[in-house]
Amino acid sequence: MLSIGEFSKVCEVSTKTLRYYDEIGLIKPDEVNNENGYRYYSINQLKKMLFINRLKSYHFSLEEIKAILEMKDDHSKEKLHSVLIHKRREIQEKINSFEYISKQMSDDISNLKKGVPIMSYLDSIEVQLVEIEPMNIIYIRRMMNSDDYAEGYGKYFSKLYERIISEKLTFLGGPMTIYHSSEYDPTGNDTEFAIPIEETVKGTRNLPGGLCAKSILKGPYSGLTSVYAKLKEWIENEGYELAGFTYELYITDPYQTDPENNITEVYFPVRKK
Amino acid sequence: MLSIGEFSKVCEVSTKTLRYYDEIGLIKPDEVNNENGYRYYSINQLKKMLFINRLKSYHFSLEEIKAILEMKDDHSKEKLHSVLIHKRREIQEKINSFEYISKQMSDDISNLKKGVPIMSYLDSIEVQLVEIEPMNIIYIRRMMNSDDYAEGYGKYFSKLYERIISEKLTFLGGPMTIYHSSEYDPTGNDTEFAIPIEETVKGTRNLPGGLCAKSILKGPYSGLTSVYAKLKEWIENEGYELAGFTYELYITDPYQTDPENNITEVYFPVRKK
DNA sequence: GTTGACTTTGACCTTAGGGCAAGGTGTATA
DNA sequence: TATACACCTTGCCCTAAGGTCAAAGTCAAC
Repeated sequence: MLSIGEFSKVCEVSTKTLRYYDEIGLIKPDEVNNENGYRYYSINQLKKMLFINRLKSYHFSLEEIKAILEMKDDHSKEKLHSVLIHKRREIQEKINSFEYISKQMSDDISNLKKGVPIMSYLDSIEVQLVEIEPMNIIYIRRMMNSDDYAEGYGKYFSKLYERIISEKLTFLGGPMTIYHSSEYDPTGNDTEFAIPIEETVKGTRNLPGGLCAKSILKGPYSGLTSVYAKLKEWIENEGYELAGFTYELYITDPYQTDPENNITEVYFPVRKK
Repeated sequence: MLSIGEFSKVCEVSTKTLRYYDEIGLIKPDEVNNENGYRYYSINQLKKMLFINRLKSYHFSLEEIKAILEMKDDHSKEKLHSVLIHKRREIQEKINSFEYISKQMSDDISNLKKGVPIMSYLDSIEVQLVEIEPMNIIYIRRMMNSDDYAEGYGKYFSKLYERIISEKLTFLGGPMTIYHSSEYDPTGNDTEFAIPIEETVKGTRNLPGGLCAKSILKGPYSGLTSVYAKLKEWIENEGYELAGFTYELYITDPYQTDPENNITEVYFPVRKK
């Protein structure tokens, strides 16, 4: 039997951590002296602790590790295998995202070297004032969180296209999303997926027309926030105010287009103050 | 002026986050109505908020972001440039570490597919009982935390080698580290860097010999914990007990050797119980 | 005047432990 | 045997970056 200090040293885990793992039931000492409460770990527990360390190094959370340790023996090998594969995919996604970040930083760094301020691209976003005709749209409205976005985009627009085709409707424009939330909520925003069509059937509504401030974004959707900010700024500066829900028109199909060449139009309905 | 909800929507930041940023002084609303406490943000603050978002996407902490925002204009561009370069290096290190993890997971996954249990490598670590002669060692003793290890290794052994050469001492063996801490502490462990030499001069001491349990590790240092566990297990099972401080002998030079081919000997001084 | 939408503060929760304090225990040495 | 000192215990508060309620105040529209 090893005292908590000895066990700590052999496993390279602090005693505080061992007490914490005891508390959350991840690994409990094989024996606890019930006079003084001293914890004693058995030699057999070394292997378990090393296994925990390995899973930790793979960025499993303690909760996930606990679930892995509690797996029944019948299918534990297959489950461990699939859980490892899944985690490896997560790690790979992190690598991809970090690589993207690194690339973006390199762009900023080279701009900075040329003397171009980092946020100056904002000044080159152009805004026009346009008059939009009212439209009849077929729609699906959902709470969408930013993670589900890519998935939802495909899912809901496919549904709409399916309806258009199966009911032989006539579409008059590309897909669009209309934003109804009054503030940004990371857990979900009230989003309407819509396509303008000719016929008035169930699940369609009128989208009022009118004056709009409009900007065109060329590039990945991550640039949308900047376009929103620019439009808001323009509206204030020119003495307009918001008069409806903002919406986006997807000119290119993101599944067929390289992110760098994506084209998105952003509309803010406005009126003179 | 924009209410917190409008500002939230334009910047895609939750109102809770905006209140938190106000609290920590990262970005305070341009105007606060002092009757009802309502926060109002100006259009000019949009750019600042977008800049904060960008820095967040680069994994700067809010504290770092605050420091960047507070930089004086005189050298802000150069400083921003250097701080970006530094962060990019950090990101690159994360990518490297994730790639290493991914490779290790792939090893485990392929072992599992072959039916080999993940921790079974432990069973193939061999332990021998050896008699060690006392040694005279020249040493430096420090509290070392595991992050500084690689650096400390180079630094302290170079110091010792310099002394050996400048004082024309005779060395009798490779570099070693002796571990004096009684438990593992992530903030630092009492570590002695030593080299056996012939002469008894200032800064040398006697390292007592005697019976030792010994294992040889082939591969990266991350495998040491397993070797420690195995040695501890062996000692218990064979009816011995620890009789001194454990130490490691570095047979290969990690700066000249591929991690996979590193050889390290681990010694646990023991006596019969 | 009344909804309903919007805003305020405040208290508690999250991960994976670290730090510190007060007090109990084990053992080696004088 | 007394004592020093290393070791162990529990308990409380702290971290970063907000999220999740709740209770209460406020605004604009009808």
